[in-house]
Order: sequence, then C-alpha cells, then structure tokens
Amino acid sequence: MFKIYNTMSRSLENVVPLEDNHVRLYTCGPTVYNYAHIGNYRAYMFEDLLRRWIQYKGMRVTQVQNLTDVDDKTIRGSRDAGVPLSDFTQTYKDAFFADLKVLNIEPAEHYPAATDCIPEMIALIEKLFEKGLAYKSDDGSVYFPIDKFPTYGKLAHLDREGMRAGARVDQDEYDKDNAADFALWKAYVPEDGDIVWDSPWGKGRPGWHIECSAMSEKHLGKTFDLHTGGVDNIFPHHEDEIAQSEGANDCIYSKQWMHCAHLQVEGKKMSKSDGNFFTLREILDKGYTGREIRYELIGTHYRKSLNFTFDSLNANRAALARLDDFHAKLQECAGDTENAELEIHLPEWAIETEKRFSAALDDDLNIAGALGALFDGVHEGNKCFPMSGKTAASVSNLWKKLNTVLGFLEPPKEEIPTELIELAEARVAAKANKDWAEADRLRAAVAAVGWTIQDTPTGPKLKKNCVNQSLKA
RNA sequence: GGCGUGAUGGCCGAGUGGUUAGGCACGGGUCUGCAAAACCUGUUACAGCGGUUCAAUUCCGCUUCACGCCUCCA
Repeated sequence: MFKIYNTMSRSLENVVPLEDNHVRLYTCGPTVYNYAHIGNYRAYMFEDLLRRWIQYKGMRVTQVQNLTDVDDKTIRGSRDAGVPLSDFTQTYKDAFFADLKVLNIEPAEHYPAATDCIPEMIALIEKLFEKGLAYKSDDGSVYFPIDKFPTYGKLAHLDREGMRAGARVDQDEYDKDNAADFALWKAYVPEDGDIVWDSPWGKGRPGWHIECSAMSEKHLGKTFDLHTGGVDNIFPHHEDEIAQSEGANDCIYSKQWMHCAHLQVEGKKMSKSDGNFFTLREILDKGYTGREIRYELIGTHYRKSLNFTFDSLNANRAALARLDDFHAKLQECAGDTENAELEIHLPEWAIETEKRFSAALDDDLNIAGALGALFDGVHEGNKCFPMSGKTAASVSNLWKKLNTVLGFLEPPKEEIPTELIELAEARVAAKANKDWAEADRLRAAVAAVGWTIQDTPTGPKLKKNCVNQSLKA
C-alpha cells in the first residue's frame, strides 16, 4: 500500500483514489516570466516521481499543471521587454517544456494557461458572491472575506491569533475589510496596459489563487485526490484555494496534500545576490547533463531540504557510471535473447531488490531507501557475471521497469568515433605483439580525447569519460 | 510573538528499542602486461544533558544549534 504524508492531517495516509484506480492530481506549475530555476524543478521532479510511482502501482494518473501567464511579474516583464504579454510568456512556456524534456519529466495530461480560463474564474467568483464569500472594495477589486470562512487556516494550521494583522502588511494601505483578505479579482490599473478582461465587477484581471481553483475544477472536478506544490505554497496559496473552492462548492477540495521542501545551493538559500541562483540552463551550460541533474534532484526525500552542490553533482557521475556499467554488462549477456516470459528467470537477489525498492517508495516515496536497494542489487548482480542470456534478459526487463520510476537508468547512447575504434584495434595488435609501450601510447591517445579503454575478456571496450570533471561553480 | 521541521561516520544520505543501509571519497588485497571495471576487505557514526528500559542512535523531557512559514516565492 502506498502511503504518503498528508500536510492536512500531518500524518501518513494510504493513497486510495476516489475514483476507481484513477488518481486525479493537481500540481502547481510555473509562472512563466523567466526561465525556471533548479528550485522550481526540484518540485516538478518530486511530482514526476509521485506520478510515476502511482503508475507503477498500477493506477492511472490524470495530472494537471497550470501555467500562470498573467500576474504582476509577467505583466511587468512584458512591459519591460516591450512585447505583448502572450509573446512574452510564450518564450518561457516553450523553455519550460524544453526543460522538462531535458530532465526526463513525464508530461502532465493537462497544462491549462490562466489566460485560457478567465471565464471559469469569473464564474467561480460569481458563485462566491452568491454565497456571501466575496465583496467588492472601494478600489474596485474583489476580495474573499476570510472571517466568513470558519475553517480558514486549516491546512497551514494557522489561527486568527497566529495571523497577526499588520505583521508584514500595513493595514492602512488596503481597501480591504481585513488585511488578510485576499484578492479574487484585481481592478484594472494603468500599469496593466492592455492586459484586461471584462467582468461583472468591472475591468481587471484575476487574482492568483482563483486560477488554480478554477482550473482544477475544470479538469479534475470539484473534489480530487491529490494536490501538491512547494512548502511555500501552503500559505497563503493553497489555503486560499481551499477557501475559494470549498466555499463555493461545499465539498472537500483536495483529499490529500503533499508539499516538498526547498532546495538550497551550496548550503544557502538560492538568491541572485549570493551568486548561487541557477536556472536549469545555467547548470547545463556548465557541462552537466539533464540526467545527472535529474539524479541529483530526485535523490533526496521530498520533505527534506535538498542541498544542491557541484561536489555532489560530480559524485553523481561516478554513481551513474556504476549503474551504466552494470546495465552494459547486462545487455552484453542478454544479447538478443527472446523476451517471452522472462519474469520467471529473475534470480532471487533481483526479486529481493524489487521488493525492497517497492517497499521503500511505498513508504512516502523513500527514494534513498529505494536507491539503496537498487545499488545492493547491482552489487549482487555484479557477482553473477557472466549470466545466462535468459537471466540477463529478465534482469534487464526489471531494470526497464524500475526505470519507468527513476528515469535515469537508461544510459545515453554514445556514438563511438571510427578513428577511436581504429586506435583500439591497433592497440589490440600492439598487445598481441607484447609491444606495451605502443599499447600504452594508443591508450593515452584515446584518453586525450576524453575516452577510456577497458580491456575485457571479449576485447577492448570504449567508454566516454564524464565531461568537464573539474567544473565548479 | 505564533506554528512547524531537522541535527547520523571525511562528504551526501536511509533506517532501527538489541542484528551490514546505500552512494561518493580514501586504504589494503584478488584479477590484469600495466590499467580500468568488477570482486574481497578496512575506517564503524547517530548534537549535548537527563529520564523510561534488561537494553536507546531509535521512546520521553530539557538544552544548544540550524532551517521553514505567519499575504501572492517551487
């Protein structure tokens, strides 16, 4: 049974879909005003592991991830760039999807953009008016009166006393009944330029929180199974979504909530002034691959803050190389063994590996435990080489199956340059003549262009070295 | 002020009331022309102080330290 830590109940709970065998999942997506940073991708990576694990358990997933393409930042960005909002955000939408590919994050089923769902948001706000859960202020904006929603604060576990009015907001600056009331609809201001929609309450644009309430309902219904995001979303964003949706629909919004901790870089909170702020692209430019970054981002339990460092990124290369080596040997032994009913040829240690792997991920996505099991399996498997074709092929099948969850087990295909193959062949000849000096010279020549020759019983093997080993921040 | 996390060996990181996590790095050995990889093997940790217990890194309390949230940041 798959157990997760539900932020709402603050306890471990089984994942049992409301609809038979179908998990409906809402994951808060990016605000497309810039290239997403690796902290963003930590969250999306956690959600990727989550959806892949649900599928591994034999359930179907419908995931919705919203794209916030209208808000203060996108409007400011498009104005500064002097391009229309839709052009401005399109650049970053495209970049986002390209990044997901690089990281091998499985696409969600729906990526609704806020600007495509304005009518749904307006309808939801109208409903809140009918229930007395919305009011228009003197500035023309529409707010949600949290005092009229008794359970406000149930997710964040904040009470009215805890939310000290004026703690960080000057009450006088607002035309709200209560400083903690949040905007459902923001009245038009000149800085918004041509970014404006008509509504029953006048021109303006939607507030941020209403977006997710409207889009989740559109694609997943009034009640769905799981809602996720970064811990910083717990309050106020998710709390406000609950107030809006449960206030309007009188039913539970999301049955369970999961939140991932933040990512730090070199032990500190990412910030531009500390020089440790990185977009995915910047890490790639330093010579790391999407696969290596995936391994780094997925490898720490989602509720623990992840310290992203270049040292650990470098260490990951060695770990991945160990996995790749095992994989390569497996392929070699499997050859083109036919694939029928290979499961029955799984050796005991492989069965044990799968068992431990599953038990770990079932336990609130204990990825470190799962990886421990995987590496133990590699260790056991390494002792068994050379394996029979059938055994290797069935272990290889298990490897593929585990990779549907991990997404980094298939090594990238490397084309070996023909001149290197020639060098390796020349070296075989030199070795046959016991001309060790020439053999070493040829090996050095291969090494000079970033490749390694490994002598094996079946001849030399060429492997590309990890690139840019010494790169640092 | 309120709410809430966490402190594990050189580094990263699981887990457990008494029995090997794992990865990286490092040392020794086997194999190899030499390497590489693999295998064998070594270093044996749970912030501090109390308490519960036959037994605590694991449960409870306190202390110290670090971190997060308390209005739009994943």
